[in-house]
Amino acid sequence: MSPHDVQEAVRQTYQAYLTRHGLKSTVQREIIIKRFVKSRGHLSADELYAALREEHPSIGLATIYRTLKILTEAGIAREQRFNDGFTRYEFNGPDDRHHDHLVCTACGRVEEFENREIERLQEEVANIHGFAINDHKLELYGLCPDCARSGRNVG
Amino acid sequence: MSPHDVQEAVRQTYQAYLTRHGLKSTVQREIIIKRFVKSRGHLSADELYAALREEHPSIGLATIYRTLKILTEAGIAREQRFNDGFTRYEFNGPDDRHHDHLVCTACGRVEEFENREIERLQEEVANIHGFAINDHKLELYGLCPDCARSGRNVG
DNA sequence: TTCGGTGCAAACTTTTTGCAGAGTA
DNA sequence: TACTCTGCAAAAAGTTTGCACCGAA
Repeated sequence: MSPHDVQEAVRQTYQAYLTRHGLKSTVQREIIIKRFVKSRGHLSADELYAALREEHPSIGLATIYRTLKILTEAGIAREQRFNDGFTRYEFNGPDDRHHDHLVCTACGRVEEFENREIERLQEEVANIHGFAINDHKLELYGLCPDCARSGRNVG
Repeated sequence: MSPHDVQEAVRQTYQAYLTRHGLKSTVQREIIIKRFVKSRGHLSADELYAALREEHPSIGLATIYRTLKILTEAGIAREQRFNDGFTRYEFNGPDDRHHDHLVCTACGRVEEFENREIERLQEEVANIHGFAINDHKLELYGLCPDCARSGRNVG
């Protein structure tokens, strides 16, 4: 899927969600969403706020939180809480599948990975315990190649 | 290891930590630790505070936080952040090995499990990405057998 | 014209910290 | 006696909410 197709698919999902819930489209939401989709990283509300502040200083932090909540409910974003205290929002594109995370404890870099075999074993564990799983979280913390090489160990 | 032996081992680790860091033993700390070790669950500071309030209403929440921090640094407790917003402290006994968690999204029950094969695959993933892992977190969220049976789905 | 949205500031929640008095070694 | 510890209340830090005005449909 091309970046343009992704933008378009997101727009459709978003519009459908608004209509279905009697909500309205606004310029602030458009700006926030475009920026969020563009930076496909793992942003916190505050980071997104900072990223927009220069070009759009009038957009408030509260609006960012409210918009991210809408995106999460519409399935366009996913909330992630790593061990650094605040919530990050990850872009959940139309063709994205579930994945887990490698988190660098020195520079904060986050990499995604997918491993079917681990997921299968998780199912197995859940079955043994009689749990009906509907979500999971797997995070590996350590030093990324760059930080390991340069001997860094703090953020 | 019998419960008594566990208490004794914890006491030794704790005392050694205090001595090594020039800290002092106090009655409040004794009370908090005893209660914490007894309830081997996954307690938040506030839950521990509530549990002690009846018998020891004068112990402040700040002291609980401070004591849990000491226990964590001494290796007797481990901080766990699930998806419910606050930090839980898990007892890390002298003979406990690493384990992961099954969390019921309805009643909050937490079960522990251990799976060597999953851990091996995690190492493999980390190697492929060039990360040097020193910690990880795996949580499976869903309904525990009781809640699944009774059709509950909220906490 | 009607509601929902926005920015701001205040409120909230969980955790930390400053302080003056109390307790331990 | 010399520090550390305690409880309290205030402060932090991240997130949510109330309100009066603004703007989309």
